[in-house]
Order: sequence, then structure tokens, then C-alpha cells
Amino acid sequence: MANNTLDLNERSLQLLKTLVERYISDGQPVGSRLLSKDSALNLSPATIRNVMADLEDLGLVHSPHTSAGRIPTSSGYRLFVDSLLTVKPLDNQELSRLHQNLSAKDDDNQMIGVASRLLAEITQMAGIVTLPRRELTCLRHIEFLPLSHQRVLVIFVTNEQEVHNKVISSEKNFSASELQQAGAYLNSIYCGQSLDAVRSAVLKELQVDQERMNQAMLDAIKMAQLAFESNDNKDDYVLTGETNLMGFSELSGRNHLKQIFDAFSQKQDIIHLLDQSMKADGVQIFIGEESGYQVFEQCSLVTSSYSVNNEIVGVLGVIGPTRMAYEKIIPFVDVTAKLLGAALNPKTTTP
Amino acid sequence: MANNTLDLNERSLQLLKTLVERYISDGQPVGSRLLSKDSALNLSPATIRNVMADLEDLGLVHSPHTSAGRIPTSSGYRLFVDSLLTVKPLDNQELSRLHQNLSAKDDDNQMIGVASRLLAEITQMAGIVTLPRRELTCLRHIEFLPLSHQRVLVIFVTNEQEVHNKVISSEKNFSASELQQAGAYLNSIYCGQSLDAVRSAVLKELQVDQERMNQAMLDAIKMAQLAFESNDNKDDYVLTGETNLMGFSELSGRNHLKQIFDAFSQKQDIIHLLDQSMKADGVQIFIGEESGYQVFEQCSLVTSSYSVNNEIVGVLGVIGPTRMAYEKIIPFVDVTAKLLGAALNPKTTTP
DNA sequence: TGCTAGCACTCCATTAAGTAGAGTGCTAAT
DNA sequence: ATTAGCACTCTACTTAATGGAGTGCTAGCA
Repeated sequence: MANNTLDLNERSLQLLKTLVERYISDGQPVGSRLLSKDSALNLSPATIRNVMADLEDLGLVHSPHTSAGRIPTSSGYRLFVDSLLTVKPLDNQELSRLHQNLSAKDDDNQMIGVASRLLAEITQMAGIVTLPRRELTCLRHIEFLPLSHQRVLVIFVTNEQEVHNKVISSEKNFSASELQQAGAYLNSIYCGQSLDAVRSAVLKELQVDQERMNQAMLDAIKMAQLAFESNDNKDDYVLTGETNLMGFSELSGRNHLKQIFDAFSQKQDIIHLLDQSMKADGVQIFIGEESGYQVFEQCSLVTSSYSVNNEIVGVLGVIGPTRMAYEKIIPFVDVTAKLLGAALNPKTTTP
Repeated sequence: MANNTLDLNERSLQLLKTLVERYISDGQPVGSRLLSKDSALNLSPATIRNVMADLEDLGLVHSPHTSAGRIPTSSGYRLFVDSLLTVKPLDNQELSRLHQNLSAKDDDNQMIGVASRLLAEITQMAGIVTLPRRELTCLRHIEFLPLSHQRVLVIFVTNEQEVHNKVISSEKNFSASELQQAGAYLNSIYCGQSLDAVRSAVLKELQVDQERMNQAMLDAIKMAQLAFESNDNKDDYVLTGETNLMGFSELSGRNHLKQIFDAFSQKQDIIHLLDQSMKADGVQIFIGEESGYQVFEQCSLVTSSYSVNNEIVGVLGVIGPTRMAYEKIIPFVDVTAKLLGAALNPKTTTP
């Protein structure tokens, strides 16, 4: 099969376009008669049928059975989305709603939730937003509190306001004041540095400079190592409106929905899929089996990375049936990503 | 309709019991012929039919249509569960699995998740665990960090290891050291007291003792008030295995599943329902419409409160179709609740 | 009085057959 | 190249027929 687009003349493309549009709005296989009327071209159904046969040979459309109309294949949708689509500008009402809800708030996490909900509600599909993951994490504050049984609660703050906490096991029972000193010591030397830098500095201290340190400093460094050792890889997302997917008949077959929902709670496949959008700016689209995951055979993902301070920190998007209104969804996801990025707190503190 | 149990003789009850058991295992309406063979009583189908007519009059069973067998109504299940049920002891394999996974770990939240997953996996239904909510919260530590734009990040630790954080707006831009002093001051006087006590003490200070305090102390008190004012009512739960519910045919009708899943993400109705179990020790059961929520018409909830240090702090349970194996589920939920309670960290620090 | 056998009846589920409609592919004509 | 016409295919829907399961009722029996 040669390059699709080149093999096709203007007319065939025009017909493919109207076919896809029609199928998206109706959900019914589109027949030659209907297409003949619907397209501005003045062609008889018979001619349309010939064109359809060509499109079918190219794998752009397919017939569920002998005497049904045609529906687009994934390749058909792909061609449509890439070359034929006329994106519609965002509805004014929706735009103002976005602006209103995605203005900078105190709490980043809250905003992520709002974005996810907006995506779901406006598209009536599932909305998803990954938690922002910032490469250059900057340590702002660290603190230790004693627990029972030689365990220590470590609390540290990164970037503007991200609070992490973790329980680590220590070699001995520290007193509250010992731990406080350790915290103060670490704050004084590492505060403001990136987490990576701190991690390697700590490692170096342990290997090289041990003899120069007193016991308290050594204890502090050891605990810092424990605190930061696992990256706490919080690959997570906020998903809303999953239940909207239950309304789509194309997804309702047997275990289909169950598999999709299972994937949602597994999370890792989804994360992996979304990660692919982290690499690029702007909107990306996965149609049907393009995602590489069998669960999403009948689904499309429209995603966009979002950035804070020109650094890509996360991905958001919507998940729905392949038959979705791309011309509206695409600009919508695009704008939402930009607004969310702008609304999130920048990572460096502006005192 | 008089008191059901009194109106019925031993034989009728015995028949109801086998009917319910049979229906639970098969899912098919139980006819008189089958029941005649299945019950140890040596009765002809005709006699059974007479008894069935009585049970139907009492509202304990009902026929989906003229020529089908009988299925239990909610009242039927209720009577069964209350008086007829012979609970099965927990399977040894499952018991050891519970013990193994619900032994005390570092992280309470992690354990909540484990419990929920166990509930879901072993029952093959949905497992739910509310986050522990402790009335007598004890303040262990509080700390303030400056943010931009007159905002302050407050971090406080309650009980053994529960870390909370919150952004508050302050009247002026505090420096890091000012905030540190404020924290130290508050820690020195309020540390170890219950949150309620701190809250009212703070209020009193503000109203009465203002003149005796210097500005720094006043600032600290004011911020403490802001930090603690909203209870941060984290009414939340961990739900797993929702997708298991998709397998049950009795829930698969039209929007039924959608409504259930919507309720799950709404959360508030579910919380309200679970709250009812907070009042009592031990296992509680809501059968069908007993829950008071229309979404759960076809569902049963088997719940139990769980306690730490003899104080009820949360609820856990399973959600599934009314037709569930109560005789296994009930002891299982019971044991899980006890183990979880025991595994969670006690609220008072043991130094 | 309580139990049971027998029978007529009802309702469901499944299969089979028939019909109307939609749409195709092919061919021959323009 | 395009189109009209026609035979053909497949679906969706309706109708009818059949078998099976189970009931309710009645009459007879211990």
C-alpha cells in the first residue's frame, strides 16, 4: 500500500472527510446514497460506490457487513485528523468557563482536580491529568520527628509548596532535639539546591568526608540519604468522568468496559501511554490501536503536555470512543493544557 | 403483616433457608421440585408450593413471573441473615493471607490500601475502607514556611505520624525566621494537647489575653487559628475492585452500573452510608433498599467498624449484589476489621 | 387436618420462517 | 469517466411454533 494521501485525488479526500464527519455525528455506517446528498459534489450514489471501493482498498474505510454503509478505520480517522480536519474555535461559553476555573489558586493539587473535571464535563468523556512531575526539584526544607521503635518521620518540602513525608528506620533512638539539630544542619547546607544535587552530595559526603564530621553530622547525612533514596516516584494521575464512557455503545461489548476500567485502576499502562506525550509540546492523538494497548482498540486519546516555566511537567487529555468530535476536542485540550500550565505555581519561590 | 418469625414454623424457616442458599449459589429462581429434593425434609413439591405461597404472602420471597421459581426478597435475605445463617469459619489459607498482609507496617495509609485490596480480591466484589478518623487528635508538631504573596505553608503532625499541610493567607509577609519562632512558640505550649483543646485555647488567647502578648506571639496565635479552623474534614475512602461488580448480571441493566460508579466517585452518599456503621461495633449489613439509597437497590453492603485503642476510627466492608455468600463474607469482614485495627499505629506515641 | 398426586394453565426461552429496508457490486449504456 | 438499473446480500424486526419449567388449584388419602 503506497502513501495514502498521494494516491487520492481531491474528490476522494473530500468524500472521506464528509463520510468521517457524518459517521462521527450519527454513529451509523454511511451509505452511498446519503453520502451523495451530503457532499457538495454532485455525484450519483454509483460513483460514490466506486470511490468507496478505492478507499476500502486503501484501508481507510470498511464495511461491517456486505450491505451496510462504510465506517472509517483507524487509518481513515488518522488521515482525517492529520489532513482533512477543520478545527472549530472554542465555544465562548466554554472558554470563559475554563478561564474562570483555571485561574491561579493556592493549591496545585486542587487545580489538577479541577482541570480533570472540566475535561470530563465539557467533553462528556473521561478526563485525565497527570500530577506535575518536575525534573528540577528544589529542596526547601527538611525536618525529622522521632517515632517509636527507632523510626523517624521525615517531612520535606520541595519547590514552592510540595510537602512529602516518609517514615524511615534509623540505627538508634534519636531524641527530638537531636533530630531537630540534624534537620537544622541539613537545611543550612542543602536548602535551595536541587534534589539530585543533594542526593549526590550526600553520597559523596558519606564516602569521602566521613572522618571530618562529628557523629551528629554523620547521623544527619545518613538520614538524609534514607529520606531521599527512593525517588518516591509518584507517577499518578487524576481521572474523572470514567462513567461517561459507559454511555457509549461501541464500548459496551462484554468485558470491554471492565478491561478499560481495570486499566484505569492499574494505572501503569495508562501512565506509560501518557508518558509518550511528555516528549512533545502541543496536542497528540492516539487513535484506536495506535495506542499500542489492546484495551483501547475502540478508544481515542487526545492529549497535550502542559508546562510550567517552559518545562514540560505533565500531560492531560481526554479518553473516549474513536468516534469523537475531534474538531472540538483538539482545540479544547490544547487550551486547557495551556491554562493549567499557566495557573500552576512556578517552581521557584518569588519572595 | 405480623412479626415474620413468629408466624412461621420450623419447617417453613428451614425451607426458606435452603431456598436462599440455593439461590445464592445458583442465581436461578428456585422451583418447588428442586427445593423438595434439596431440603432434607421429605416433602412433595406440592406441599412446598403451599409453603411458598405462605412465604410469598409474608413478603419473604417473590416470583419474577407466573411460572418461575421463587427468589428471596430483601426481607427474606434479612430474616436469613439474622436468624437462619450458619456462618462458615474463615478458610485457613485466606486467614493466613490476611495475617501476613495486615501486620503492622510503617505507613498507615499503605495499610488501608492493602486492606481494601484484600477485601476486593478475596470476595471478588468491591472492597472499601474509610480513612481512619480520630476524634481525639493530638498535636505533635507544627511548622510554618513562607510562600510568596503573603501566603504561608503550614505543616502539622498529629498523633503518631499523620502529616497535614495547608496554605494560609497571612496579614503580612513574614520572614522565614519569624515563622520559625512562631512555630517554636506554638510547639512549646500546645504540643501534646488535643486538637480540640488547642483550638479553644487559641480562641481564648485571642479574645482575652491579647494585651499581655507581644506582637510575635500574637502573630503565631493568629496563624494557628487559621491553620486549625477548618477541620480539614478528610472524609474519604479507598475503594478497590469496583470493576468486579461489572461481572454481575443483576447489576448490568442499563444505567445501573453507571449510577453505582457515579455514586462511588461522588463519595458523599457512600460516606453517609458508611457513617451509620461507625456507631456500632462489629458487622453490620445493609441489604438492598435497606441502605436507603436507590442506587443500591440490588446491592448489599457488609461492613464493620474498626478500632484503634478501643476507639472506633473507621469503617470497612464489601459491596456486592444482594445475592452474595453472606456466610463467608460476614466472618471475613469481621476478621479483616479486627486485624486492620490492630495493625494500625496507636494514636499515642510510645517513646 | 395436613399432605400429596394430578392436571390445566401460564409464562419464558429458543428456534424457525418470513418480510421490508438498506446498501452493495456489477454491467451496460451514455 | 459517470450513471442508471438490476440482482444479490445482509440486517433487523415481526410472527409463529415448540418445549420446558413451574405454578395454582382441586380432589383424594392417611
